[in-house]
Amino acid sequence: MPLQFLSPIHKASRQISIYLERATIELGVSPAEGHLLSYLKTYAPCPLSELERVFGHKRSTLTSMLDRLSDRALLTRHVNPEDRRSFTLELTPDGRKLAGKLQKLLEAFELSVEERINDKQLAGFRAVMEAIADVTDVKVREREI
Amino acid sequence: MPLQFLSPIHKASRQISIYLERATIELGVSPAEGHLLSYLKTYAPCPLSELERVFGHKRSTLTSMLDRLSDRALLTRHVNPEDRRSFTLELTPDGRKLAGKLQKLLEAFELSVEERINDKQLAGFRAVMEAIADVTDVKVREREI
DNA sequence: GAAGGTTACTACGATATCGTACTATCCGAA
DNA sequence: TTCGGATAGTACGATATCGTAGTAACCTTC
Repeated sequence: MPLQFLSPIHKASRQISIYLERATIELGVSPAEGHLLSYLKTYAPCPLSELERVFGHKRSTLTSMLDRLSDRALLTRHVNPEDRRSFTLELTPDGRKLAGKLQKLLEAFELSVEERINDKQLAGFRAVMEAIADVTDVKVREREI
Repeated sequence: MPLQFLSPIHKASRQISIYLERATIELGVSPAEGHLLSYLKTYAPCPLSELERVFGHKRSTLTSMLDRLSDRALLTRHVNPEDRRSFTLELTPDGRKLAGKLQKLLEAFELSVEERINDKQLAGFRAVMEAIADVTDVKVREREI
């Protein structure tokens, strides 16, 4: 019995990560780091806990990742005056520049896919994504524009 | 600018892995191990190199994973008489039993999604998957039934 | 039937991720 | 106001993944 949803999504995820890895490595960051930076490009300032919900990395893993990125002066941590348990993440100018390049890549990718898809097909795709959210009943924090 | 393909796929992948993790942990294996076992349930005997192409884990990582699974007597390695550089992987009865349970879970998941999706929507979903394959131009070995 | 190149896998040290225990802060209720 | 519980993040040892270098077998081509 073929898995007509799980297999294609697994396959597409793999294809996307291989595709993006080529680009991020060229820019000197791992795919995970690149993903983080381009998220921050749009959503900074935000706390670590938000990254946990969005990306699914463990907190201690994120601490390490953020340490590495701030060692390389791509981002900074600032105490959050509204909640002194947490800090907020900000991109440095270097980080913003790198994230900008990454985001251009992502948008170019999106555009290429979009060109091949019509409205009806897009609606079908969304319906499947919706159904998966329903069936898994997993709430993932997502801050789409 | 919203990422109308990348974000939903990332989100769905996260939801699926969280959903399946609950189940695999209950059966005493990690999600990655479970994925491997249920693949072998259908496609064994197969060599390590095939798992590399399908799952994207590095060879040395797969060596470790297979070591762990064979330590737990869930699978065995046999020299491949047709190519003595390689071996073929087989599930043990225990492994097959576990993989069977996992596969039932996957099929139940698929069915639940399927119920919520009509033919037109499915076609749209497939078109998007197809477009992603085209744009990434990444060939991932896939042995769908 | 040897040489050179490729493919299949493993060994092992380097790195990243994870789990758990900890500190500090916030918040609601007594 | 303070007590208990929840939340935010870090430290650190355990585990997993990775990269590289190595061995063995295959497969031409000469």
